[in-house]
Amino acid sequence: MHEEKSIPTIFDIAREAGVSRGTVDRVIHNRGRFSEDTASKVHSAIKKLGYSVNPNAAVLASRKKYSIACLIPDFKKGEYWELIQQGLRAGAAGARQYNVDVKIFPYDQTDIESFRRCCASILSEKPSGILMNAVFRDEVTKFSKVLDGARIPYAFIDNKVDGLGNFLYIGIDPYKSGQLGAFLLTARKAVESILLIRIIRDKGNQGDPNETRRRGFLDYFAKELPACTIHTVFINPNDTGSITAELESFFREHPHVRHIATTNSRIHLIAPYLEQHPDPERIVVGFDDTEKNLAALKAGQVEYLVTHRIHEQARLSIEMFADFLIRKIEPARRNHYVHLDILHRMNLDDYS
Amino acid sequence: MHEEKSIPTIFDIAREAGVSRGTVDRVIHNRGRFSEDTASKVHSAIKKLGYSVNPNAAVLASRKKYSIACLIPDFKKGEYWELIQQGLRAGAAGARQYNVDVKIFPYDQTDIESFRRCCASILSEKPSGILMNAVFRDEVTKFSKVLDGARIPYAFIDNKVDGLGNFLYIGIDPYKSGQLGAFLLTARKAVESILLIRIIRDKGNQGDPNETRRRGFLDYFAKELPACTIHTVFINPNDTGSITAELESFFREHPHVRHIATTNSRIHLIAPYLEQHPDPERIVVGFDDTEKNLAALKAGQVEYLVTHRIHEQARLSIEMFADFLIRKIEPARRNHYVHLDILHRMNLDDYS
DNA sequence: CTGAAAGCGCTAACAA
DNA sequence: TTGTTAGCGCTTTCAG
Repeated sequence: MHEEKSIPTIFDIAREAGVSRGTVDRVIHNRGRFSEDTASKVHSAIKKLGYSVNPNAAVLASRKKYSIACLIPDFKKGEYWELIQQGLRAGAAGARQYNVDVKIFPYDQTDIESFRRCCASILSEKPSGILMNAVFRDEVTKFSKVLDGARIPYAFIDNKVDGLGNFLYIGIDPYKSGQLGAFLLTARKAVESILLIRIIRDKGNQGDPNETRRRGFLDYFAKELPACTIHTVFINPNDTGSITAELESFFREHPHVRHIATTNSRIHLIAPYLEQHPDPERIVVGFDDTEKNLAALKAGQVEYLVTHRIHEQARLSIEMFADFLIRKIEPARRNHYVHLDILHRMNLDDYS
Repeated sequence: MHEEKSIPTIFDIAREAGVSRGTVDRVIHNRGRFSEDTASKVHSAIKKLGYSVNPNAAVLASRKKYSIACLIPDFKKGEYWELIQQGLRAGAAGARQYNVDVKIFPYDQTDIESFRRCCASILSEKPSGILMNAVFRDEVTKFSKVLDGARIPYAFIDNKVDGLGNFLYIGIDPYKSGQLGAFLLTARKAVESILLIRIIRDKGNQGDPNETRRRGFLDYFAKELPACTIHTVFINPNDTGSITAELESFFREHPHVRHIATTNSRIHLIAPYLEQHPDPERIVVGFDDTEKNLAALKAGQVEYLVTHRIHEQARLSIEMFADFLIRKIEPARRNHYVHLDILHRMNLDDYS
């Protein structure tokens, strides 16, 4: 016969437990300065009345400031990390309401010194937390030790170093993405040979940032299509003119290869060649929905793009970090693997 | 040389414009009872100081209540509409913070009278808005006229009747989903014949709720594979025992048909047959990631599932409706078509 | 048409 | 260890 199930407030809890509001606040947020006895009284009152804090009031009353420093690669327009940055900004806009400030520290992916400088300047700002990626693995590992010591929480986005003290990784499972790309390229057909496009930068022993993905890709062939020949062509992204020539020379020698893929995010680099040499039987698979890749997908030069909600992943990482900071809510999973989207020109229109 | 860009409050605007906070509030929210003159003073102060209302404080102070009535089909566990309901509940949890109450009115999809009863009881509760789907098209059209008259805003989720006064439709583009299903089934191969599974209920002239999707599916074949024969088998979902027999009889006659699809959400109904008659060459395509469909996908009986973030779509519909009610924010697009996901056992693990 | 003032539910400083 | 109290920024009466 309750007329109104009006939402209980902290005041109701205080009365039910026979203490003051201040005390209730302390036990709820575990701020210390209360006895075990009152704590249990408060907790049972909370349970009885089905209370939960009103986040609007909590935020309004709290003047505590938080800050998240984002240590991520700098980029040129249209590159992968631009999408991440946009997502981080969207997250920042949301987090702002909760007194959390998000600041981006971009470093040069090709310059380890610039990474070190960023680490130092972040440290000097004493942020509440740090979101970063792990291109420079050794450097990142070192930095993580410093953060562990300083008790500054940190999370990884997009890629990580296993075994560190991060409370969250958010990104794809790169190995699986490689496997999926390999599947889409061949789709259960007995393909005899494929061409894998690689970036010349990754040729030496410097290590390829997409090494795990490539391993997934190659393992799929080793297991499912062991007879398939895998050709490799290295291209130079900084000399686009040479790419077409490179490919023309390859295909003169191997005219029967009709399945092409790359395991980095730059399949668009070969779009000009594909456009000049159309072949309705060809299948091309790439990764990540950057602007130029999408254009190649739409134009029909690329058949499938394996990607994920890059923007959303970045936005979510800020949201989860803010929750962790403010409400001490640990992420449900420490490794938050995001879903891999299969993009084709038939399901492209409403992807954003 | 500003030390702190501390966020301006309504108080700052009041002072800048030389009026009281109450007046500022009235002009911001257009609640009337102010002169043109003060309004312009306030507006320029807002612009000058870069003010925007603090939503936390606004919600906290406002005691206005809103309610959204959801008029959607009832369901059995594991069915499509269960996912929608769960999403609506998630949205409700979020909206609760903004004083908006979400109430679900389930009706029986097979009983038009139950739909009418729901409409009546919704009307008697005078909700702030109504979210519904459009299984009974004529009935929905009639209801919409009543709502137009009563000035109660309404939105459609999952399917709609075009030309009504709804401010939002959120859901897939069914025609495109059919086309995508057809593409995945054949994947550019010259398939000679396929089997389309249909529900016996939809056989007569009662109209199939997935008619548009089926049209997209069939149009794809008409255009891309005009030589392909399309066989149809009607099955009875309420008599699962008969399904296997039905299919066995079909395949005795047509042993070469290896491509099977349905355009409704019940591809799982044929999973038992597929399991008993394995064929590594077979390709099966269905729609919607209900529990049972996912199981069939995982088990390898189904190759692709065309689906979308059903839960998220429902959650978002509540969020957008709440924004419309509280902040009078019109959705960016009146037809909010959601992305079509391609699900395969290779990208299944992190989809949720 | 406008201003003053009492809250909304919670936090945090201060007193006890 | 606990209670009291002054706000947080905004909405909403209620007088003028």
